[in-house]
Amino acid sequence: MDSEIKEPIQLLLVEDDVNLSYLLEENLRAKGISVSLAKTGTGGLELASKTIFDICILDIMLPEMDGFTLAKALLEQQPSLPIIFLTARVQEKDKLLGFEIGADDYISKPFSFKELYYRITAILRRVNLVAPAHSENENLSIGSLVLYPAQRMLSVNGEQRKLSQRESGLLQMLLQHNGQYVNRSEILKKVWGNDDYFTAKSMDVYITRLRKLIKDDPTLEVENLYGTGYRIRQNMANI
Amino acid sequence: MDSEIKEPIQLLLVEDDVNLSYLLEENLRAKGISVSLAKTGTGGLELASKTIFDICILDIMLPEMDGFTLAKALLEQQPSLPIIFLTARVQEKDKLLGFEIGADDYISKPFSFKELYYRITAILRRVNLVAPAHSENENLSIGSLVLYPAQRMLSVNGEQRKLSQRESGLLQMLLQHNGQYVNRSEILKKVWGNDDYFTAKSMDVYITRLRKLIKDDPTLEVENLYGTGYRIRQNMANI
DNA sequence: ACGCATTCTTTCAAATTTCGTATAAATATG
DNA sequence: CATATTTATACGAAATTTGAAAGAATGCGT
Repeated sequence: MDSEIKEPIQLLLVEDDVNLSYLLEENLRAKGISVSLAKTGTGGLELASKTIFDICILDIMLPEMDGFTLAKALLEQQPSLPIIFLTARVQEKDKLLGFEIGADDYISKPFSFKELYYRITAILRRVNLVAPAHSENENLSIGSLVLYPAQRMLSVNGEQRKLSQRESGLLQMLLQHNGQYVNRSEILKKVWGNDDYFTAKSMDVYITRLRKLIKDDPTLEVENLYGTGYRIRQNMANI
Repeated sequence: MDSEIKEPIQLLLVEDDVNLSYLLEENLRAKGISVSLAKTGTGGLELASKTIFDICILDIMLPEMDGFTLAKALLEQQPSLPIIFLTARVQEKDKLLGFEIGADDYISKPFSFKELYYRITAILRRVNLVAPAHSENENLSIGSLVLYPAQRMLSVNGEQRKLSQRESGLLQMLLQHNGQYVNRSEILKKVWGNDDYFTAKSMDVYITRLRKLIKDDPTLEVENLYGTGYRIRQNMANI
């Protein structure tokens, strides 16, 4: 049953049963999965606000915040985060609720670790298959702007410039979202790798810089949505 | 429980129990999924050689060719075809074998159709054929008013305006309730996150503001039910 | 019908949070 | 070491949210 896990998978485990969580942690680690453990719902949310996880396993009955509520909150932060509920609750109603929220799987205790592991890999297989949808280095464009992420090269109105990693990463992220707003914290986690006050300040600086970079094309603008994030779009009204 | 299926899904169902297959077929069709049915393993393989399926549901005990063998053959033809085993076999050994072959899910009978459907959509979501669970950001409208929650953009009579988080949240909540009264405390808990005297006062202010925002369309009104809450509705008598 | 308590409406002025930009310091890179 | 990149700090500006106050409407008991 050995598997094809490519990169170190970041897994969030929220489980208050110490014995179970210890067991899972050990077994998952043995499979090369890096586990972050929280014992309470709020603890799990806290962890997820700082790190991007590839998948999470949630108990339902948890101190402070139940697993359903936690799942909703997590999905708000990361809409495509895969979620597995792992719980003693076997009622059909609970199971359906779990799926309704957007879970990928719902496993009732007791279960075998092997099965859990298979279910995890089944989900990750699909996620990885789909992820390359915007293949990491696909060239992106809007208006007269073209970004070549592989070369970290930016072209605006024919003028070319090399970008730094952060500049390129930030712009790429905005472009990948096709004019939709992107959360500040999503950007921070993806481009900077972590989300705290100081990194956020740093990002502000890069937004300013990005605006300077694109101002050769007056139809382009980086728009802020107060308290949420940014988007890049073409606005013909600007000319 | 409606998830938004993007395109007509082609599903292959291989099941020799006529009653069950009929039931499934009916229910899946009702969900907008197009079902191709085979009663034997070889029959299923035959169908798959003629059509590209988005997903398949396989029984294990089948005439002519068992489900495991069929699954392997199908995967050889279409390596990324999602597979769900649906079977009376509950033995751990069988389940693990199913996953080993590369199944996405393994459901033991008896099961509810709802659960099956959720599990199907969970998989299709990862394959990008179904919109993310809870398009929390579905656009909402009433009269000439349209709210675009993702952009926090409000359009009334063609006039567009950006809304603040509270403004948008409040309006969204009222709109989601379709003209029904919503409890003050429900709104407070959902939009403000807590429900105390001062937050309530704050909400009053936002109700006032909301009324100003919508008054370009004289048919719209935010109505209060004393001691209970608010609703938004269209009232033609207002003109 | 009247008074009284509660709830609602509205306005306006703080207070708070978030954002934008400049500049300096630190760190990485060749 | 020189240069490019990134992070830190500072401060003003803008947007949002809250607080406070005063008047209006509603429900309720008498």
